[in-house]
Amino acid sequence: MNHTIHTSDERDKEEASRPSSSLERERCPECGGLIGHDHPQGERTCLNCGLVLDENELDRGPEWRALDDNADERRRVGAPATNLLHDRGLSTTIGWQDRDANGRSIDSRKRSRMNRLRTWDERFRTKDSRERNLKQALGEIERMASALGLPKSCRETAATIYRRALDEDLLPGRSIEAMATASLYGAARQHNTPRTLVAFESVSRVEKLPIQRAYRYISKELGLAVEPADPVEYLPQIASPLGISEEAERRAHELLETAKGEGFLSGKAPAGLAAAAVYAAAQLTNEPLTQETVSEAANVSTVTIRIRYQELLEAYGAQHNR
DNA sequence: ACCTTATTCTATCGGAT
DNA sequence: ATCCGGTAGAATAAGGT
Repeated sequence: MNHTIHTSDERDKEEASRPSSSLERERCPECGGLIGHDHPQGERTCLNCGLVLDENELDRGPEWRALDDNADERRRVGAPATNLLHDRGLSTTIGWQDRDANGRSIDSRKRSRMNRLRTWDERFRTKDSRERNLKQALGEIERMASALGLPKSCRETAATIYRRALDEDLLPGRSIEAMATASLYGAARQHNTPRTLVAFESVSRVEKLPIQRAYRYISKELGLAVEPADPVEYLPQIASPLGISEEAERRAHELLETAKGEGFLSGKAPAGLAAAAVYAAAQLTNEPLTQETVSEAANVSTVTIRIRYQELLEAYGAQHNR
């Protein structure tokens, strides 16, 4: 987060170089995957590797315009509000230094008074059980997310989910840890950077079962819509590192669309379908591409590719024969 | 809270180009 | 020799009662 106060020339330069917003799909510079646009914070993350691009497209930082006469005092607000801190980072903490506002040290009587104030300040800020609950849960979310390498936007979502669960009184009777893990699990799925339950079990302090239960519970109560991803979304990130022709990629797309029309897609893993489509398309365009290669690029087993690609061709043939 | 179902993965083997 | 197709059994995730 950059809070530096820029000089006016720097600001002009920045505005001049800001790209006009483009609607076409962008590709990740790291892996060639699609860039998602749908995050509330405005981050754009790679759907494949989770790379976060320009984190603060919507800058919640300080505003640049001075609103009063004092031109040097442009900074009117503090750090951006975040859901990751239990008080959203908005509360004030009494400093630890025994100095007054002018930097002079204060006498011992005032000093002990300040100590008492600090004690009460701390008590009030974490005053009820909800706050303490949140504080602990958000700490856990943070810890697990970094252990699993989940992007910051994902942690924000997890924090938001947890807050909603807390607001809806879904927590009594369930462990904080399980709910926190479940929130993160759901958030990871919504951000297209899913991790297996086993992975969460390894970084969480609770077993897999309570996590699963907690997740089912909150996803039902909160209506967390994790819509199954469209296999088409996976196409480019699988196809581009393989260097197949435009023609093949187009046909892979076509195969998926016809299969979708025939209802062959429901319940199947989208990544597997996309991989199969790439392989099938390579066959149709006579490009040398082994199942093994596609399998590695897509992180899908060769078995799955085999089964799916036969179904895709079947669906394609079925439509072609009518 | 337990059980069921659908899907995918690992490992493996035989056949074909 | 490599690639492909099929199979068995375990694991995983989601749903139902």
